[in-house]
Amino acid sequence: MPSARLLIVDADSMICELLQYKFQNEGYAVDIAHSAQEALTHSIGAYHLILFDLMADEFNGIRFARELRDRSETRNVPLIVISADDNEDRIVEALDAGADDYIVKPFSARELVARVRSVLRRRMATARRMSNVMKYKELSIDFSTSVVSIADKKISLTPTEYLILAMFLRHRNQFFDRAEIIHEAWEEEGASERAVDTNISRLRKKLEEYGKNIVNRQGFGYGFIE
Amino acid sequence: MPSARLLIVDADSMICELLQYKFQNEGYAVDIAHSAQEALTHSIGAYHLILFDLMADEFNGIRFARELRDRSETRNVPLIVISADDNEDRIVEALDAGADDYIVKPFSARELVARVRSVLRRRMATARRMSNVMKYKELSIDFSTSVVSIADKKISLTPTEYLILAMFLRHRNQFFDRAEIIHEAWEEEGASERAVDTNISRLRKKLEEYGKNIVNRQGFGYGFIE
DNA sequence: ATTTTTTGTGACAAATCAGCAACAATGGGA
DNA sequence: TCCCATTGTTGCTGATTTGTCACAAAAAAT
Repeated sequence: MPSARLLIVDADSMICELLQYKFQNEGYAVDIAHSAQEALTHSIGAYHLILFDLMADEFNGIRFARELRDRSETRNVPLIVISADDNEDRIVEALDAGADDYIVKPFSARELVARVRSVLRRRMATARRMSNVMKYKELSIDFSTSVVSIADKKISLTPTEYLILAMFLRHRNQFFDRAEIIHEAWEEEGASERAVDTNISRLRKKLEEYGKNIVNRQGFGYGFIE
Repeated sequence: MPSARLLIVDADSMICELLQYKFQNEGYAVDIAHSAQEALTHSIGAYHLILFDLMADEFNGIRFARELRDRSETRNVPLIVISADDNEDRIVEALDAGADDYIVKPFSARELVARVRSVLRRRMATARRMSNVMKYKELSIDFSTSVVSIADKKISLTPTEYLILAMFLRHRNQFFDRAEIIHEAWEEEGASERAVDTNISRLRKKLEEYGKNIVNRQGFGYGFIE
């Protein structure tokens, strides 16, 4: 069993494979993405740490970091940025954008592995303490692990269902129209507004008695009402 | 008490005023600047969101966005860019420069308001929600949840009824003719003027004793009179 | 006081909306 | 490859919303 799941984002396949090999040797599960775009199509909340090489597209790199910090499910996923640029402003920029560490190329693989371990250690130590769990009666949602359960029994939600529910639980008693829900729960290209209905319907069913808390106000949209 | 402070940057005074009116109706405090230059002279860190129309000076627009992201005090202020140009490169350029959203003209004012709300919600997810409640005696309206109640008892209003009431309560003791009401409460193509009467009638009934506060002045229109 | 215009409101019908089941398409994993 | 989970689409149903109309009531004009 791997000790942690990593996502490596690097345009250079060579480096990717090298790093993948290194980290797998260390017992990590490693996935690869070749651009910020591609990385975002992964369910990035599922990783324990993300390694991002700025080389590819620097601007998107910074935006990628911000995006990570904007989404509640990835807000606490550590991000390590790799770059050949040792300009101080650049480093500050990345750190301000939410990076946990900034590593200048060339670097030794051993050092990188060490830093990953270090960051993971640091993050996991605090993660346990500030577990990101929210409850409503017996219904609980853990934003850091994306696990939803009712009375300690896990509910298996699809990614879309989870995103919708997370949105609702973060802003209870608020109504969101379908456009807003699509904006929140769908990547780039949204779906038809009726698709929202269907997902809501499925979500309600899975939530059993708490399904009744997802309320529709005709013309206003959906929301989780206490 | 405004729910958020916005800065609108647009060379076109017409559009500025229209947007200002719209957003003030939504409960926002709105300031206007007519160029990127002028905007930068404001204390832009003081705003919760900036709306920028590229029309004026496109180059300065992009530079403005970069400037926003460069300054630490404005790095996290959401920026929404408006433009008539739907060219993909242009959109990418703007987003890369740090825009949070890019809206292509022509757009519906209502959609714009919704997007602003959405961006603000996303960005201020952690910040405490500002209450946005208005009261008249026992009648209260919560603009952030669109809930109207009398003595803590929820009144179920249809969207049209709600929009009319919200308009009245934001500008008490003021009369609006039917055309204005249609403009406010109806999407693109309004309804006949008599439809306003019917909706007012239904609204009055639902408001029970406060229905009497919705007054008609023959020839002038309707208003909420204290 | 009578007429004319405007407004209030109930009733009806059309349009819209929401819930949901069934089906299809898609894509990942065994 | 096949299987299965995910997810969008479609179509049907029942419910809600909303516009129109008709007529009564009220206000204004004559």
